Amino acid sequence: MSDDSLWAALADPHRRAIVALLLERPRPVGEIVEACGLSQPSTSKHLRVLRDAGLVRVRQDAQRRVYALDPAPIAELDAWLAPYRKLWSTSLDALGRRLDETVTDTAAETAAAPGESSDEEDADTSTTSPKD
Amino acid sequence: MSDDSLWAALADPHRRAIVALLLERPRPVGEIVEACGLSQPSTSKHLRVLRDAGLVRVRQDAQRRVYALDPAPIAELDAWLAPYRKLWSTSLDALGRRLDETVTDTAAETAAAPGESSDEEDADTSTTSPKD
DNA sequence: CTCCAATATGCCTCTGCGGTTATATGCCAG
DNA sequence: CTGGCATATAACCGCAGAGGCATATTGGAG
Repeated sequence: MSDDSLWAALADPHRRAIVALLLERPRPVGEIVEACGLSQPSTSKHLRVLRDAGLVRVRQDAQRRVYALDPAPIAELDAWLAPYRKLWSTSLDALGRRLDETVTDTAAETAAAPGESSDEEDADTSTTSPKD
Repeated sequence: MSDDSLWAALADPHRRAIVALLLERPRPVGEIVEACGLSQPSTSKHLRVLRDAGLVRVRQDAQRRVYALDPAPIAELDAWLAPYRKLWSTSLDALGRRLDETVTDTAAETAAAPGESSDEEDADTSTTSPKD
């Protein structure tokens, strides 16, 4: 499935930033404008795209419009990458070893020890937080 | 980190189709061209984008170039939506109640609301909040 | 060496997206 | 009713991206 509008909406880094903002708590537009440093109309357009993709919902509070995150589409994303998840659970270590061997940027003597590196501190693929 | 090129690469439905194709098994370019119904140069450009995003790698076999999927960036995606995953897995009902309270554009069927007005969202910073 | 097959790359066009400025709409206060 | 605030929309511009055609490049066959 993987709705095209969902991917298109999340393709923009500003919109991902907005989604990350709304992950913490619902916010009115003015707060979002101030946070992502864009002009108000531009932010409003981004919010419209997110709304059309179903990623956010609006609650009208007087003149303010409070946007809140709707996790359902992101669950769709999760469902999309479900088939891929088994890939890195099975063969990621072997492949990661190859990649780690390829990179070897400023490592001291990591390459000298074949297959006994028990605690590697890089482990970058898990500590990522949705921040732009 | 949520690399922009990764999202940009997956934003295109053709490229997602290619990724899905390579999920089954590695394939040479000709096969991908035939599968996604585009011209060969266009497909080659898409493959270049996927390559630059690190999503695929190439193995040269005579004149053929066999493309294979690299699951690591998709793992990055998984890490990105990790903070959101708890939204629909743990507090789905509570959040759903809040969403039910929100007024959407199509306020057709959500007319009858029982008497309750104390609306003050509780900030849940207990999660791994993606700081700005 | 020459030819062919497979793929990548260079132009060109065109559509769409993101941004800005100006304006419309809606809601509350006075 | 009128003014002001908060937000959405419209009109417009610039640019990046996606598609096609023609061509360069590379590796193998004869």
